[in-house]
Amino acid sequence: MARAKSPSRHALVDSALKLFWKRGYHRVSMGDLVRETGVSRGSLYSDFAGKEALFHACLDRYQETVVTPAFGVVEAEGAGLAEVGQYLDNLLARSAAHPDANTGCLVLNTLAQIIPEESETLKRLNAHGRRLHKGLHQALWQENQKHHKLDEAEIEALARFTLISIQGLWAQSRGSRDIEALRQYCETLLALLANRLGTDEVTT
Amino acid sequence: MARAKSPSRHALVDSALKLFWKRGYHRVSMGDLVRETGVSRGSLYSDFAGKEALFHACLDRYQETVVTPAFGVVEAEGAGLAEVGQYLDNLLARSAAHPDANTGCLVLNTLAQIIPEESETLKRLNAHGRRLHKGLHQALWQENQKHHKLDEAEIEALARFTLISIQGLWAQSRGSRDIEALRQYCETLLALLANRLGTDEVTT
DNA sequence: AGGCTATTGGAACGATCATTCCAAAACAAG
DNA sequence: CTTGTTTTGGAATGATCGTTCCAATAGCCT
Repeated sequence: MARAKSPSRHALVDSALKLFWKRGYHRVSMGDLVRETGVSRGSLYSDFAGKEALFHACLDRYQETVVTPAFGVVEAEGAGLAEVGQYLDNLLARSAAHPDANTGCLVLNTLAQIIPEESETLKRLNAHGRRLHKGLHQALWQENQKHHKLDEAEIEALARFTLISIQGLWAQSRGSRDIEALRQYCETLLALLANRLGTDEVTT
Repeated sequence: MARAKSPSRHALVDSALKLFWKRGYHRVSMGDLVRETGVSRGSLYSDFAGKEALFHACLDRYQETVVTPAFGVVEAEGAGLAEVGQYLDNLLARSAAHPDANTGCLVLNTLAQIIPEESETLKRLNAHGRRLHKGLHQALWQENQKHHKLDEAEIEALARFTLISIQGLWAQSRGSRDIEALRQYCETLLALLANRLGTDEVTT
């Protein structure tokens, strides 16, 4: 029978996630993880096969604790452009809350430094992309029901565009401390989408 | 009098650039650089203060040999939306030419794994962002001269939006092998910009 | 040719890395 | 308390890292 771990497994992964997110996979050592999580070296290696396995657990946990709370509104039944706006607001709020040391998106940060050989990691990053695309597609489709200005192919293209575009926002949010620029971007994106879908005003 | 180096300094930096671009700063060792550039360890350290200095030289060279050839059309006098389209086509051609092992944009890859302490590197990344923004701003302003649909503030916002959006494209181009999706994104972006500026058709 | 300078390849160094291992400590159950 | 199991902290390992150093080599000039 396994004994309860001092910090629960979730808390452990959360600490590791925070480190990986802020500094990137290669800049986090097992020593850092031991210090930050408060879990001994031995226990870390008995719970996870190694550094990479722990990182994969972090990527999975990231989906639960970061993506779902922020993107869930878009994935919800009946969500439309307004909910996409909520998601963007959430993203902006996150940047505003940490004016220094922005972290961007763990998935995108990882994507920028991945090599094709790391297929297990890549699999998770691709799943993230598919998740966002699916949610955006559904929201845009829902919004399009109001005026039926676009056909299915156009919705698909617009969803893809929105996804890639928002990825740029995440990338930008890592380097820049200029929240106002990010906010301006969000407004422009929403206005463009609304215009294309025939919705005059988007209220978040 | 300095003797001519076996591979010229430019060729040396080009080789290093290729490595850094493909694998990322942290995954390239000095041993890799010695092997790939064909320059001895001793010479590398006599030409550059260290790994980071060499990387900075690569970032600078990247501007000359990659950004300028691709983005120059947008920065040229009188460039408009059509030239932005040319830049995007160039980007797509690059992705199509290397269907496997995409490299994305060296600057964005670096941005995704940077920490605030590396100010010298950060300075170069920010300069890159300002360069793209300035070029895009001018091109959009030029295009806006045709119909004067937008005021200065709107042009500024649209330039910022375009910049961030294109950064998303670069990020996406690293992980994805789906050229068609990238192409679709470019068409959508151009169509949205044209629509906002009052230009009906964009011919590249 | 010889003399001078620049470059080379590689050994050596100290630091740090991921991983393994294990005796001691902490705990649960009897 | 005693026994049995789990967790701990840290030492040990072998690999690799960035960097330094230097005798041997190669090229240039007179």
